[in-house]
Amino acid sequence: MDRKQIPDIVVGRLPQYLRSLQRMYREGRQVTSSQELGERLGISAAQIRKDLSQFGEFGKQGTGYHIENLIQQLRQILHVDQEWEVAVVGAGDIGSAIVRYKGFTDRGFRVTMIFDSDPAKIGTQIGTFIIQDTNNLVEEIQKAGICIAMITVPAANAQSVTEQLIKAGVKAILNYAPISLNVPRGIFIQYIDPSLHLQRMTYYLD
Amino acid sequence: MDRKQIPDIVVGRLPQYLRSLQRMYREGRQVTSSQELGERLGISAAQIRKDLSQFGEFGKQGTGYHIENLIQQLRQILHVDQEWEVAVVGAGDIGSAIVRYKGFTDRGFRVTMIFDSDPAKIGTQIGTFIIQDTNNLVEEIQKAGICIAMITVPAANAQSVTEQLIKAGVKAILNYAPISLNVPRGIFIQYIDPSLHLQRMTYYLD
DNA sequence: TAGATTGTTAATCGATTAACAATC
DNA sequence: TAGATTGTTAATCGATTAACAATC
Repeated sequence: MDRKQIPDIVVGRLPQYLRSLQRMYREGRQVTSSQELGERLGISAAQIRKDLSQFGEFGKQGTGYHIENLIQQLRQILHVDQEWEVAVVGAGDIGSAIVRYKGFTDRGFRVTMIFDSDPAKIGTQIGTFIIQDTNNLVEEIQKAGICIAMITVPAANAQSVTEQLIKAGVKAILNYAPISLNVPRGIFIQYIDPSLHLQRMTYYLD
Repeated sequence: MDRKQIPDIVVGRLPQYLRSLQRMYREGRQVTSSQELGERLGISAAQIRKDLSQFGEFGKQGTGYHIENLIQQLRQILHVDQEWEVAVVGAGDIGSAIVRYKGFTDRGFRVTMIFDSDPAKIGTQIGTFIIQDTNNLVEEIQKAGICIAMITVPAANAQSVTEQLIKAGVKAILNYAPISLNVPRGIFIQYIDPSLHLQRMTYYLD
């Protein structure tokens, strides 16, 4: 029993901290405080200090946190001190946009494969990628040893794609299909559904 | 003090319930239970009953919930028993994909405007939409009375776009730019940043 | 030194779960 | 009636905040 159990809600805030710190770093800043970081993110300073203290003592009393150092620490903690290869399943508008997306650079990810089941798309190119047949998904992902995938197929196909991905050894899935997926323990899922996000706000509108 | 204060975390689950119920409805189902819904979503049955009971008594002992009725109730609660017009700012890959996205249908939203600041894009078409000049954003959004916008511009421009949107009367923003936005009270924001979602999972991978 | 800010503890606050009477 | 499932209460569990000694 070495590793302390970190609440998932804490883990969820770390990438936000990292993103803000990387921004500060690009702005040429050297040092920040829990208070400043908290103001940028809308999170209390106490919360940030408590979250970070779960992993070590990264700050200095009277001074705050050295930005470059804290970035390195967080990258290690989140395992993005490496570049993960990512497979995209579904070469529609969203899948294509993801393949072209520049925002994974320096954040730990690189899309390296895209699949579709439409014969009209298979073999054609998106940027520098050739769209591969979903029928070869398990084999290709396994061969490449890829652990992370994004699903951008229609809702009706998402569960079966998920099962194939798991068979191929994928452990983490970011799902853009508007449906809840069923996965065994040990497989991690995150969801992006813009309608869901919007509905969460319309509750407060009239 | 009439309206009970509902925790935001509860509000956040309602759209998930709605989405699952709409799926069941399309599958031809008439009735469900908190237990079944919970299994589909990975949420405890007690939680679902408690959440729903904040808004009324929608179920029947021994039977469960009438799906069609509960859908209507949730649509009213979330204010998606209407269709909200949505403006998109940024006509890059993501903005274009959103404009073409079919997934807003029956969920309460319809994209009706798209803006960009690139002279090469302004005036050209995406599907049936003509890309408008961001310089006219405030005027056009105000004129149309639009309350909801999505931001898909580069991070460097996102804060200034946000300020223009607020000036135009927008109250709810879904932000795809990988940056925390500063907004006054009364403006609602949701974030979509795939890197953030992925980093939340890589913590658990090794 | 004086001022600032951390890491941490204890107190508070809020969310989830278990359990069950009510009732369809 | 017997079985199932709700709505709700009380108990448990977990997360956030306030406060402050330590110390740079």
